[in-house]
Amino acid sequence: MSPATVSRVLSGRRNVDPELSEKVRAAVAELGYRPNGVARNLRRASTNLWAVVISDIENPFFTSLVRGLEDVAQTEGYHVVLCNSDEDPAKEAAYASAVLTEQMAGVVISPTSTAEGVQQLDEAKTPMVLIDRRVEGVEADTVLVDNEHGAFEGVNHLIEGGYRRIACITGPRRVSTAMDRLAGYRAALRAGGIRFSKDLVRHADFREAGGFAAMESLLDLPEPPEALFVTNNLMTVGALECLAKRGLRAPDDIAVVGFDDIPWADLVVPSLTTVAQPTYELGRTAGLLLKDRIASPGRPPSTVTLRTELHIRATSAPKK
Amino acid sequence: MSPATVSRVLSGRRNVDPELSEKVRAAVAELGYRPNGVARNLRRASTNLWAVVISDIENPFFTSLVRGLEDVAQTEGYHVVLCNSDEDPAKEAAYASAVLTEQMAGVVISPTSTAEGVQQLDEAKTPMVLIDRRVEGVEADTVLVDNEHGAFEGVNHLIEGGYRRIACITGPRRVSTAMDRLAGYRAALRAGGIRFSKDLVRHADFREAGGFAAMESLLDLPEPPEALFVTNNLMTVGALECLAKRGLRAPDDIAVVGFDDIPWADLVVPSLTTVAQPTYELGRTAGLLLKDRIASPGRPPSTVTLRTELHIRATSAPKK
DNA sequence: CTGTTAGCGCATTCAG
DNA sequence: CTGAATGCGCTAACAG
Repeated sequence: MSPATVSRVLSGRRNVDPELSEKVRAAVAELGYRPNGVARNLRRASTNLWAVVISDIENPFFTSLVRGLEDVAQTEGYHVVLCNSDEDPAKEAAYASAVLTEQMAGVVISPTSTAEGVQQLDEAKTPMVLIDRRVEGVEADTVLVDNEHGAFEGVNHLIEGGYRRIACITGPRRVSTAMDRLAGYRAALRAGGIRFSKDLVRHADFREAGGFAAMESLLDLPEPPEALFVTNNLMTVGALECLAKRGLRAPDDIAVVGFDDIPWADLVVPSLTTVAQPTYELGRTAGLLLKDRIASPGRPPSTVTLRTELHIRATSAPKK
Repeated sequence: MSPATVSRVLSGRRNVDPELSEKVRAAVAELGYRPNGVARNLRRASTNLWAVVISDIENPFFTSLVRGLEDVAQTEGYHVVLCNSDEDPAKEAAYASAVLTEQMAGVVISPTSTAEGVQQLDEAKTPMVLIDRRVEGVEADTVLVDNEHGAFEGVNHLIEGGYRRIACITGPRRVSTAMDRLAGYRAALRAGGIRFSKDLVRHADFREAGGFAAMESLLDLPEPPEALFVTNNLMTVGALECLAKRGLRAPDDIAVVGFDDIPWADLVVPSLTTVAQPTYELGRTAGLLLKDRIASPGRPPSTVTLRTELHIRATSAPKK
C-alpha cells in the first residue's frame, strides 16, 4: 500500500475505496501509527496554531475573552498559543515575529499603544483580528464594543442619580478605547447640561496603581468629585483601594461606575455598578472572524461592534 | 555562501569565522530573511511548544498559574498552548493526542479524575509535569501545595473562633486534592476534640452549582452547621450565593473559610477568609521543572510541595 | 481510484 | 572552518 493512500485516508479524502480505507484504519490501529503533525505543517506551509496576543491573561477581561476564542479554535481544529504583551510594544513585536517564523495560521491581538507587532503582521498579510482597540492605518478585521455609548450610559446613570460633579479616570491618549470612553463621558455631561472640566479627568495607564494614583489626585482637589467614572476594571480596583485606604465609602462619599465587569461582582458588598462587556462573545466573535479570514483572505475587512450592558448595583445609588 | 554556514550562524554556533558571520547577518538584514520554524522543528523532531492542560482558564486559580508558567516559557524560548479540559477525560485525552502528533516539547497538566490523557503521555514518555493533583500509578514531576496542612489551618482557625459544628464541602472522591483537604479537615476536628460526622460533609464537583447545592442541603439539615469549610474557590462562591439567596450572612449566621484566594478579596465586604495558594509560583515552579525534565529526561521525578497561607479576613470572625 | 515521485527548509553528517 | 549532500515525514501533482 502506498503512503499517498494512507495520507488520503487519514486526511479524510473521499476518493478512496472503502475497503482499502478500512484496511488502512486497521493497520493504523494495529501499529499505533501516529501522523507527524510537524511534517504535515511543513508540507502545507502552515500550522494549526492561532496566537492570541493580549496584555495580561490575569486580567479577567482577557481571561474570558481567551476562553471564547479557545472554544472556537477547538471546534475548528486549531490550538491557541497564549502571548502576554504586558502593554509592551517590544514584547508585542517579539511575539509577532514568532508568529511569522513559526508560521502560525492566524493572530488575534489587542494592540499596544504603538502597535509595532500589528504593523509587522499587517505587512506580512498574516490573517489577523484586532480586538478591543482600533489601530490607525491598519485595515483588519476588528471586534469592538460600543465604547462611547457604554460610557455614555454609565455616566448618564450617575447624572440621573443626581450627581453633577463627576470625575473620569481613563487610559492613555494613544489607546482608542481610552479616548472613545472619554468621548462618551463628555457626551453624557453635555446631554446632562453639565460643563466639562479638564480638572476632573485623569489619564492613567489602565493598571491598578494608575487608578490608585489618579484617585488620590482627584481626592486632593480643593473640591473633590462626588461621583467617578473609571474606564477599565483594574483602574477601578485601584480607585476603590484608594477610597478604602482613606476611609471613604461608595456610594455615600463618592459614587462609582466602572467599565468592565469583575468576577462575582454580585457577591461583593457594596456591589459595584459596571458597564459590562460581553467578553466571552468578544473572543468568540474574533475566532469566527479569524476562521473566515483564513478561508477567504481576499474578502474586505469587517468590524463587528458588540453592545455593552449597564449593570446597576450598589456603588451608584442615587444621591441622598 | 552555503546554507550550512547560514544555519550555523543563525543557530549561534561558535565555529564560524567572525567575518563570514558578519556577512551572513548583513545579508539576513538586507533580504529580510526569516528562518522557517516549522522546517527546523521537523529536522529537530521537536517543537518549542509547551501545552498547559487545565480544567478552565476562567478559574482565577488556573489563570494565575498559567501566567507563571508562561513567564518561564518566555524566558526559556517556548510558547504556551492553552488547553481547557473542563474536567472531561475525553477532552484531556484529545489534547494529549494533539501533544503527541504535534510533537510538543512538554506538557503541564492538571489531571481529570480518570487521567486518561496523563496515562497516554506517560507511556509516550513525553516530558510532563503534574500540577495541583497527584495520579496513582504515574511517576512524574509534580507540583502540589500542602493541601492537608492548609485545610488543617483553615478549620483550626474556625475552631479557635469558638465554632464546633463545622461542615465541609469538598470535591469528588477520585481527585486527590479533594481527599487531601478533607483529611486536613478531619485532622483539625480531631485535634480540637470534635467528633467527625459524615452528615456535615458533602462531595460536590468543584463547581459553582455544586457548591450551591451542597450548601442548600447543609442548611436544610435539622441542625444546620454554624461554620463552613469549602475546598475550592468556585464552590465557595456557590455556597455564598446560596447564603445570599436565603438572606443569611457570614459570619453572623454561618462563618466561612474557603480554599483558594479570589481576586481582590480584600475589597469585598464582608471579606472572605481563605487558605490562599501561591498560584503564580505553582505555575512558575512547574515551568522550571519542565525545563529541567527536558534537559535531562533520565533524572528521577521529583515532587515540589509549596505552602499555603491562611488569609484571615471577615467571614471567619470569632463566634459571638 | 491508486501508486510513484518530488520537494517543503532546515540541520547534520562527512569531505575537503 | 566551510561546502556539498542527505533526509526528517508528509502531501500535492502527476501518471497509470
